[in-house]
Amino acid sequence: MRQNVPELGSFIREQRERSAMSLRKLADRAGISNPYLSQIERGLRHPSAEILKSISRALSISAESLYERAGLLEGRATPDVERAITADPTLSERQKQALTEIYRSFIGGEETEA
Amino acid sequence: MRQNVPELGSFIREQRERSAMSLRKLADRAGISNPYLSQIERGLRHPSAEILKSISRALSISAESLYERAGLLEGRATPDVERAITADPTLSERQKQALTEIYRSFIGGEETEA
DNA sequence: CCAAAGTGCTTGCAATTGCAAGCACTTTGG
DNA sequence: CCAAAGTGCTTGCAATTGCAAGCACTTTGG
Repeated sequence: MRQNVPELGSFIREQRERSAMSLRKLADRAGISNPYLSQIERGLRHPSAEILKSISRALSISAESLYERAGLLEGRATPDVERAITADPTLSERQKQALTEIYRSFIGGEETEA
Repeated sequence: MRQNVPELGSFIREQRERSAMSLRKLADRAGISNPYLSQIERGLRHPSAEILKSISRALSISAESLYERAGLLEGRATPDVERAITADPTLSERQKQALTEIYRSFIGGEETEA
């Protein structure tokens, strides 16, 4: 399995750190060995899609986001928050606007810790 | 990699026969060995996602259709807002929490039209 | 201070993937 | 009829995946 290895591995590490999880914690949650997770993050191995799926679950991100970085899926972005907001029939226009703006400030600007 | 093996293999064979291709022809088109394709169709091996991708290309079907049968992807429901937020890799845990709470307050309370 | 716990990594190995070489059969065409 | 081509499968093996055992270091807490 060929992958854009540096990107996949570093992405997984970033997500892990963002979740404030140790490598062992994530490995346990994903049900894989921690040495193997370490190797994956450092780009030394090319994990199978099943492993990627387990990791995505443990990180609470979509499997697709990892599959894409692994070159297994194309163009299919992670379900878009903005699109979901727009499509949600329980939100008013105002609420949609407000949520969208908050979302954009989160992804676009500094992380604002409240 | 665990798969619903009989379904995946037989599905690939059906698609191949539907395309009136010999096993060797499809294997050549997919860039894999024909013995291996034979084993896959008969459920003797559990091919990687990369192999499935190559086969899907050669069969002119979507990679997703094979990934789903292999258990790598799940039925693509319409993503709702909470799920989209959770799955978004660009958001920190804090931001996810904040957005989710705002969303919940919007759908849970009265619509406030100004 | 120091033992225990936590953290990430090294290394050897069993199991698995995917392939090359080749087999047995069937079909084609001269 | 029979050689050549086509078809799908068997089998042994090199390369790779994923793991267990363990190491070196850092942090914690009594």
